[in-house]
This record gives sequence, structure tokens and C-alpha cells, in this order.
Amino acid sequence: MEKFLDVISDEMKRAFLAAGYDGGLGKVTPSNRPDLCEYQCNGAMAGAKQYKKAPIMIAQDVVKALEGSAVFSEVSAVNPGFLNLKLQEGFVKEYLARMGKEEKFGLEKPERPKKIMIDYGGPNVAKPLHVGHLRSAIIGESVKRIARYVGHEVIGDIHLGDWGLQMGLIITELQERRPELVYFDGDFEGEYPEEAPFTIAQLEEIYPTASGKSKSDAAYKEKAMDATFKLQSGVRGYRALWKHIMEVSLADLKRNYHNLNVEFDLWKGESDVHDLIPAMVEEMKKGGHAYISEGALVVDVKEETDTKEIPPCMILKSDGASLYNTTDLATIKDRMENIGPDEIIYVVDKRQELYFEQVFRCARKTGLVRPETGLKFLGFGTMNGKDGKPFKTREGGVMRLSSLIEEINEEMYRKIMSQESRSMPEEEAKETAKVVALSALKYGDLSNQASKDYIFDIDRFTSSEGDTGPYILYTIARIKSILAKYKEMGGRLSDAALQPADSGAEKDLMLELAGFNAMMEGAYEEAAPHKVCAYIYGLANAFNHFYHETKILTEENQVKRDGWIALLVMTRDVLETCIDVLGFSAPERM
RNA sequence: GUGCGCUUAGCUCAGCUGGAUAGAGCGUUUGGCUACGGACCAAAAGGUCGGGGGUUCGAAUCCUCUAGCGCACGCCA
Repeated sequence: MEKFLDVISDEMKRAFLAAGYDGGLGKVTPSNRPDLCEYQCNGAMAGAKQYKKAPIMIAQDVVKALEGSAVFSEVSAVNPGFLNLKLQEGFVKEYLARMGKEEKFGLEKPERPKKIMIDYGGPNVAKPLHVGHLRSAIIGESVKRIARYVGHEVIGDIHLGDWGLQMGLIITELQERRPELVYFDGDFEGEYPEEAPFTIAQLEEIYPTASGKSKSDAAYKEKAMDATFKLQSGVRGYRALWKHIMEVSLADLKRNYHNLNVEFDLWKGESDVHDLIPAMVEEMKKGGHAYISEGALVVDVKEETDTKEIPPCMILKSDGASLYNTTDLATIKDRMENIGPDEIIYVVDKRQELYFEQVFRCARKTGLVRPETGLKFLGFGTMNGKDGKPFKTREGGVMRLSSLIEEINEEMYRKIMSQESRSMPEEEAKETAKVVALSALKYGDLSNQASKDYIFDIDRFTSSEGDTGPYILYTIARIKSILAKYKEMGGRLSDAALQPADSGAEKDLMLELAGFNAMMEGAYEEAAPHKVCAYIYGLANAFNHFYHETKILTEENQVKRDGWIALLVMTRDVLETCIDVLGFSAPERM
């Protein structure tokens, strides 16, 4: 269905036309003077020049044309030419009632649903997730859910770092420690064991150790590079070890992402496209795009309009080895051939912007993608500590994601248990703490613009006062509690029908609800989860304000009371829909 | 050096396509539980939108200069 603001604007446009002016001037926006009006239109001022007329005169003409409007209850022309608007309660109610009946609250399906791939997460196997992986996961997941909700086909791909030197390092270190393992026996021809010869904990220790050694020990590094080469050329034992590393590591990654309520559709990685590289490189050479520069194979990606020298995109290093660019390009090739997306969105650290610009240009130039294929870089900023510097542990190291989550879970649990009013059983408190803590973590992140750095403040995020996840969940829990009590009293939610607003607070709440679909479309178009956050914060505020003014269940006028119940149901549903696209959920009580 | 980004209340952040008196939250001060959930609500104080210039009837928003900070700039990922 048509968006609320569009319906109002249409009415305004008709008035401009009826008064003899350009209908395009009749654009209505939310009021920025809530004390004066609910909505406003500035078209009279915009049209003053065109009609060589004082804005206020135009505004007055429009006011006349709007007499008897079914949409506006009040229209006034104010100097220098503002049109201040208030809406008919009945009109608002009708719009909400229609929203409630339609799927997705009347959000219109896209004319042509797109197939969108989102590349996010990007963990390396055998390395624990750390806080640097958090934003990609949280933002990517939300962008994915928003696009999906709006009606597009969306495929999330984790894009694992599962190939290359890091694997060789692990294998080398393993060989140092346990040379007796069959995997290192070149003559072995039997079946390798099903069980991996290491646990995830061991794996997570092996990698940094090996990485450290390779930096100080040239011979060790040589060995690791050799192991990498052998793995890539398919040596049986090495392949078998690689599979073990993958199994063990992936099981751990899945568990961790699941705890974050982040689910990928594809678990593809660099290893999946490795075999595509030689042919792709050949094509680039044949196409005349790739040439040797300073020993390396590169593709020029400069453009006339550049204000700055853009270095060429490197395809192969001077020693002939592939690099990050190569696998990223091969991944694009693979995706285009096997999935054929209309758009690929990369949710990565914003510092990689120039790099991705090079890759995108190279992909276009060499024809890996169609001209109309969208390649979008969604860069996010750094998560900083309270001191404004990149977030670290107290000791100054990189904090593991699991530690961070544990810390925030504990803090939330502590807050629940210290609640005087309502104590709940310890087990339930623990589960609830997890749910609420996730909202704190995600909302704290998503309520900021993705592209900016932000300060991670556990005290602020876990507070239930102010613009936080727990505040939103508290509001939902409160609504649920009232609805539960209503049912206990014998009320049936399905019987409740909206009524025209009775008070300012009620009307404000209704107007907030009416803005849902415009907000969601905007959040999708700009890939901006923070708009969803801002919206639900406003909605939760509007509800709480209404709640404090209105005794709902004790209202004796049944029609009125049921109207409020219907409003609560809708508020709850919209809030829950929104937190779902943000990637968290609400407990029944907290 | 070149390019990109940021700078809004004491702190953390919004600000839609240029509109009226620049908005929230936290913190501070004050008020509200015999209540459907007080993990809440209401009110007050708090601003040279980094600085200068320009465009416009009108600028936090657009242009330009400038300062401070951050980031990136071919063989890392």
C-alpha cells in the first residue's frame, strides 16, 4: 500500500493543483515544530519565485483549496509561508487498520526483486573470532535481513579465509610437534583417521605460535611456504589435515556465530575458488587487460575522472603467487557464474575502501560482471574503547569475541539479579540475560552509522534507560505483560479493533506506527540499520508516554479499551519485526 | 606529499530532499509508585553546529579556503 507520507502528500498536491499551482510543490514532511503541527509542507516557499508571488499568498490559496478535506483536520498558513498540518483522527485510524490487515504492514514489494549477495563475516579458520569480526557480522546480518524483509532474494556468504600460508603454518607446526602422524608419511596409502588429531583449543594455540616462529625463523617460514605449496598441489596427507582443520574450526565458528544470532547461507571460502584462478588470469591476459609491471601482473584501473592516482589492481605477485585480490576476483567470477546476483555487497572495514575500488573496477573492466551488476562497498568504522582508541583487553591485547560476549552476558545477569522488584529463577535469569545482552551488544553497534567509528561502552549499552537495546526489550516485555493480562481477563486479541485516537499521546503513537514502511524502505535503500534503531526508539518512547497517561485495562468503555489493545498489538508486532531485522529478539519477560 | 573521512551540549550520538526556536540519551537539578511492569515517566538547566568567506528569501546541511584528528595510498589481508 501507498506510504503514509505519500497519501498525505497526494492530498496536498491535489490542493496545489486546485489552487492553480504546480502539484509537485505539495510535498509533505514530518513537522519539525511538534508544538505547532504534526506535518508540514514548505511548497509555498519553494514556488514563490516561479509564480512571482509572496509565499504566504500561495499558502493561503492552498488552505482554501483544502477546506473540507478528509485527511487534514487543521491547515494553517503561517509566515513566511509554512503550511502547518494536523490530521483527522479517523483518517489515521483507517490507515493503520489497513496496515494491520496487510502483509508486512503494507510495505510494498519491490517492482523487480533483486538477487543480492552479501559478503560478510570473513573469519579465518583456525583463528578465534575477535572483536574485529564483530561489526561485519552484526551489520552484515542486519543489512541482509532488512533487504530480505523488503522482499529481495538475499544470500549471505561468510567468505572464509581458509587457504594460503596460514594453513601451511599450522601444518608445519603440527609436523614439528608430532612428526609421527600418518599425515606426514609420504608412503601411507590407507585411509586417514576420521577424528582430527587436535582440538579447537589446540588449533587456536598452534596458529599464533607458528605465525610467531615464522617471523623470526626464516627456515621455518620456508618450510611453511613449502607446506602451503604441497597442500595447494594436492598432497594427500596435507589435504586430509586441511579437512580436519576445516571441520574442527567450522564447528567452532558455527557455534560462535549462532550465539550471535548470525546465520550464513553459504560457507564458501578462498579454497573454493582457488582452482578458478589460472583460467581467470589467462583470460585477463588474453583480453589484453593484464600486463607485467615491475615484475607483477597488473590491470590498470585508472579513470579520467579520478582526482587521485589509483594504483593498478595487482593480479599476481612478481613471484607468480596469487594474493587477496586474485581470490576476491575469482570469487566474483564464481558468484557470477554460479549464482548470478544483481548486486554484491561487501561489509568490510572501511580502511579497505580503495582496495575494493580497485577490485570492482578490475572486475568491470575484465568483464567478470555485467555492466549493470551492482558492486557495493559497505565500510564500517572501528569499535573503540572508552578512551577512543581501538578496543583492547585490559592487558592491551586483542579481545576474543567470546570473552566480550561473556563479559556482557555477566553484566546483564548481574543487572537482572540486582533488580529489586521482580526476581526470577536463576536459570531463567541466565537465559534472559543472554537474550538481553545480545540486544545490548547489537543495538549499541547498529544504532550508530555503520561507516563511523564508535565507542563501545558496556555500561551504557546494557542500561535500560535511554537509547539502548534493553530499553526496547523492556518496552516489548511490558506490552506483552499487559496483553497477557488482558487475555486472562477474558479478552480476545482478535476482537480488538482500532479506534480513532482519543489523546495526543495516542495519536503520536499512531503516527509513529504509520511511518513504518517508509522507514523500512529508507533503511534498505541506504543499507542503514541505524534508521531502524532510531525508529523503534521513537516508537518505544511514544508507547511509554501513552502508557503512562492511559489506564488501559481498567477502562470501562469496552470499545475504547479494545481499541487500545489493538494499538498495543500493532506496536508489539512492529517492534518485534524491527528487532528481528536488527538480528535480536525479545524475551517474554525480563 | 596526494586522496578520503570526521569535527554538533560536559560525555555518547541523531539531524531525512536546504526551512520556523539545531534534537535525543547519559550525567546534573527537580517532581511522580494504594498503578496494566518504577528496568519507567515528566520537567529544568546545558549550543558561536571546529574557524573564515560565499551561494540563497532561508545553511549544521550546498560551494570555497583553513585548522585539528583519523585512515588509505603495488607485491599484507
